[in-house]
Amino acid sequence: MQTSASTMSKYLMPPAPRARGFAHIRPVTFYGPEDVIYAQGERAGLLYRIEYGAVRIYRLLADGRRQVVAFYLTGETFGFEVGGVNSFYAEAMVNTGLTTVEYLPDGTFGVELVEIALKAMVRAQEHLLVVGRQNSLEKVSIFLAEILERQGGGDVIDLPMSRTDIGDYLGLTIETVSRSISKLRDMGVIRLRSARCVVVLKLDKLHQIGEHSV
Amino acid sequence: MQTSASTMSKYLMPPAPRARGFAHIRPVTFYGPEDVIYAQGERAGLLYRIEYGAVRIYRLLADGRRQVVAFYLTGETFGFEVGGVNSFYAEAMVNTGLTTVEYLPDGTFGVELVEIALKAMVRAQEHLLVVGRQNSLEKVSIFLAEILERQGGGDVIDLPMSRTDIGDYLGLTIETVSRSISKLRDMGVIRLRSARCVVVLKLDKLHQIGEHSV
DNA sequence: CGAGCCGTTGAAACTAGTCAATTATTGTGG
DNA sequence: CCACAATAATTGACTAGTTTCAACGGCTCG
Repeated sequence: MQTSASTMSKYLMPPAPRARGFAHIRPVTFYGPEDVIYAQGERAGLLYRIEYGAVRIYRLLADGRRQVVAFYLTGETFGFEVGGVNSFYAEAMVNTGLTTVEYLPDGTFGVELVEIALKAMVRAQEHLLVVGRQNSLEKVSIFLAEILERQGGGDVIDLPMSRTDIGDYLGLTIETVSRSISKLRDMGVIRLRSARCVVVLKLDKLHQIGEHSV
Repeated sequence: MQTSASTMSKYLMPPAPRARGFAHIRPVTFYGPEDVIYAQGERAGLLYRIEYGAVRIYRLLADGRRQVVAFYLTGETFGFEVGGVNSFYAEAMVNTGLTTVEYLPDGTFGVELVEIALKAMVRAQEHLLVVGRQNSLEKVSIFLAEILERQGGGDVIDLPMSRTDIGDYLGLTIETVSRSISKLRDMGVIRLRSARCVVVLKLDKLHQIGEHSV
């Protein structure tokens, strides 16, 4: 299901540096904001490469709470699920184009798959460190620094996710996320071009705040 | 380094059902409480099977805080580290006997290794869900239920780890861990034979408290 | 232009952390 | 084997930080 192209952001334009060359080999599938890519319990067997856009991976808890375990951005690959069945939901957060690679049928564990799995595990461990720490300002700082780095390392962060997504990812409420961002702004560390667009003014300070982890 | 045999608990006696048969193939190495099995930054390449005892896997943060990412108990296998270098410390928490399997030299990813890696990843994801939740009572309840199940599912839990270990694992202080355990006791859910020995009186209630996750 | 969602901000309630004191357990040496 | 020292765990009082509840502002879309 596609959505209207009214959300004017960089996520609309497919830059996809590597996608051009392989477009005829792996057709790009489009997803609009909130579109489900796969659901918890479904059979797994595909890897997805994000040509442009952003995806959230999450799990629903019995009481309605949601734990977002990962975000994936342009150029990244996701979809590695254990046991052949998805443990999580994957949803596009903005207009997103994906290419897929099948990996289950032959049952072999290719080098690529192992690498994806390893990277996912490292991410999970890093994430654990972030979620496990106390301070909300630390969490948000680390989160912003990470997204900045994964988006190319300029000084502008384009957040494809809502405050709710960030909260469910960091184990905070949207209010606390919002307050932390406001505090970073008041401290002069960042500037808000809009709610979803953050300009990093003092990168060293941002790192410093989150610099408890090794 | 061995320690004195003064700690009277079930961790002293090597039952090791599978160990007897393979003792001549894989010699058992002994570790006493607090002994380091491997350190962060060391070259990795071994899998360890716990014949008897218990091990904690953790990471040190720059400010001295410690994040315990996993516990491993009798019969379980650990040591899967990415990139050929350990990202974590592994230490015995009680008298522990280990057998080792080499996996790096040939560079292949055997079925066994993949399974260990997958299990580790699932654990990491589950752990993330626990640490990400708010309530301390929930965390401790889930923790106790998990250890109970991994120890065979009777109604007695033998905790090989200290309150500090539990706190660093769940993202809580030792005081909060202690208070949560006391509260579970006051609620009649558990009984404390000693600080390290918990009798589960109402398993359904224990699950119920932690039963927010799917 | 109005509805609705998202995000921000404020105040109160509550949970977990911190500091401190007490009790229990373990280990050591006489 | 007991006494003492050291460590681990519990408990209490207080503080700090986060959640909750609520109201408001702003942006988007029909």
